[in-house]
Amino acid sequence: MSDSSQHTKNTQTSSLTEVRLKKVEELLNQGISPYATGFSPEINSSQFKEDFNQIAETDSIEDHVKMSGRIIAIRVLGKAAFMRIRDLTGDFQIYLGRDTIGVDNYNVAKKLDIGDIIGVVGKPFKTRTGELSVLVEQFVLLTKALRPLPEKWHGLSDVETRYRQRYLDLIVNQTSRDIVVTRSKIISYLRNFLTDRGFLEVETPMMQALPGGASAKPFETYHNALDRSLYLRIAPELYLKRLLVGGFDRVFEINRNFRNEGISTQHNPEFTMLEFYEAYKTYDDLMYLTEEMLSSVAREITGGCRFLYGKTEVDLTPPWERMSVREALINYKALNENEIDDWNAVFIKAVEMGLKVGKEDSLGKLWMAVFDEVVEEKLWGPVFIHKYPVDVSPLARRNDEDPTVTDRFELYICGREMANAFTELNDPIDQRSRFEQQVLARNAGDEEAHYLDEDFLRALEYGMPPAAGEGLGIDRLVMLLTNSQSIREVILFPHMRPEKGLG
RNA sequence: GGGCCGUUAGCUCAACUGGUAGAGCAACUGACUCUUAAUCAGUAGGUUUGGGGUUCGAGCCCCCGACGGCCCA
Repeated sequence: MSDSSQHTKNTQTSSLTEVRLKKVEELLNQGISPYATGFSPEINSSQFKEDFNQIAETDSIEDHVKMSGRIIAIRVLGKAAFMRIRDLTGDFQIYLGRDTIGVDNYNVAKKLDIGDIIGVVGKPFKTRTGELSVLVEQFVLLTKALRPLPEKWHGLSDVETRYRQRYLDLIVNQTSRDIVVTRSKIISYLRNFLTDRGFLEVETPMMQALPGGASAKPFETYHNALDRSLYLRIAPELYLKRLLVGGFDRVFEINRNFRNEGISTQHNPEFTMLEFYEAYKTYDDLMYLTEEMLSSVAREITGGCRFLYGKTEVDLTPPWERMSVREALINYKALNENEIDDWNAVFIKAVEMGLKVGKEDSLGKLWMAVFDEVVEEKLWGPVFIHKYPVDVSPLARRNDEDPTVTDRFELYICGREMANAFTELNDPIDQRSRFEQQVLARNAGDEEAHYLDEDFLRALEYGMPPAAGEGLGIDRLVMLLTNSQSIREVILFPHMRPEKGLG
């Protein structure tokens, strides 16, 4: 139908594509498939170099190699041609000589375009300039590219196109491919780190009837058969704690959370979180565990504990600094000792800073507003900020000495919150009253206040062992270890507004 | 949500104060059997993000919208 061809044209009407479609037709007329199958390479680019880089220019090698990849450059010199081929592990060069492959095949080869994927069989040899190459004896076109690749020298640099057409970004930009690989290594390192210590990986609901475990606005969706609203989870916390009740003393989950808030270089609506819980431990134990986990993953990925983020060095060598919220507020001159416990004084200060605070806000909430404004960005860290006010920590255990604060810390690195952890509140009576406070806050207009989760309370009433739990933002960790300034660099397909002309 | 900046050929970028929209690469035709940003000769390629306005005349000035980037909340 004209409808579908119309749609294709909308994405790009280009004479370059027309030319390539014509080549496809010509190949088909010669009985050559532009999308052949059944060719399986036996060696990749990096292995090829490892195995044959020692050969001398004059050597006559009898080995044959079978390789494949995407053509990224073509240099035709009359009756011979060089092509640069890219596979996952790198680039290699092939040489096509008319004398070697025959006139007919050579004419087919001349129809190849940059962007096509081909398979080759041939002998390793060294060119006069000493580059290890494949002297092609047979080749097969595996995939014809209908669209041209970006320019060979400047490549693709437009950020919008890089994110929208990530496949293209990955073909062209080595850095983008590196980040994908590094991210995967980081996640599997963390997974092994935890499973080696007896943690069990689990999966808990992404769709929840009651969104809980964090202060955030959820996405809402709808289940037709049940005729009811469901929410995409904002955190797995309350389910992972149910597993502690169920007897699993060490559990973790690496999965997506969804928060319905603004998009920025630090925030994507869906992001990946590691949450782990360990029974019979405290938040203090988790500080040591976190130091070990992050310093060792940094060593694994960057080769050491010291590396650059932006232009400034970060040093993750343990031990890390520890400072209470109260100390941080005073040390960074956000509030002084005389005013810090005086609600009126703190309120006035917050208003003077232009912060969005209300008369109904608790002292703890005011503290954190001031903290976020003044202190957070200065915490290059790594530093554990601990003892958060109880009213902003509805799921954390109260501190034994000071019941107005909790046994909780957040880890700051490079001015950003990297992890949030606490000794879990397992007293069902205290938990119920904390939830009730949250309900009051919600009724007073706080859209991010927690809901009261009756089943979670019932679980606690059966008894949850004393435990500590932590959430660690994977995207931010990957940003740190890949020196990326935007979260969109470390998420393969970051959220974008719809592109016009693409339906 | 607010402010600033940007969007020009497939890609990377030019276009002075408003006066016929250009280059490199990619593509096409031809030459060339060791190139590697190959080279040489030639050709073609544009709804300047969309819409409206001002003007004899708009890529450029004004208004509205789309998308993106940066900063702020």
